[in-house]
Amino acid sequence: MKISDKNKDFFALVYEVVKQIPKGRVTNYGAIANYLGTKRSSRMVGWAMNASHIYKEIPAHRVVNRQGLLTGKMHFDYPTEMEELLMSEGIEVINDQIVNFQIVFWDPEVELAIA
DNA sequence: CCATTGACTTAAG
DNA sequence: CCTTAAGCCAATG
Repeated sequence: MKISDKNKDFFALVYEVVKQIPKGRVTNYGAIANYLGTKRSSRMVGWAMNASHIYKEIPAHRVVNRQGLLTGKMHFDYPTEMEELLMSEGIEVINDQIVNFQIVFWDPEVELAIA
């Protein structure tokens, strides 16, 4: 998939990255924004996530803030849905905080290796 | 069109 | 550890 495809909306680009997050791994808003070349616009990534619920198949639960905190849990159907999904993938979550966050962290800029 | 808000991040006090 | 401030930009009223 070519990221240089400018015909797509910023949101669509975010979705494509999020879809590629491996199961059992997570990333943060800033990393995605950085990968898309707009690292200061991490808020837009959050916006994209907010809109992603209409596009199914977007594992928004694998995107947390840079502390590994489930800041967006309240935007799911139920506040506990996010951590339940993460737990079901083998990610340990305690008090809305992902345990071993830096271990399960998935950086698109590294994993997708920008050319 | 202007003001406010927000699933963010970094820096500074 | 806490609070502010600033930068970022789409969406909403």
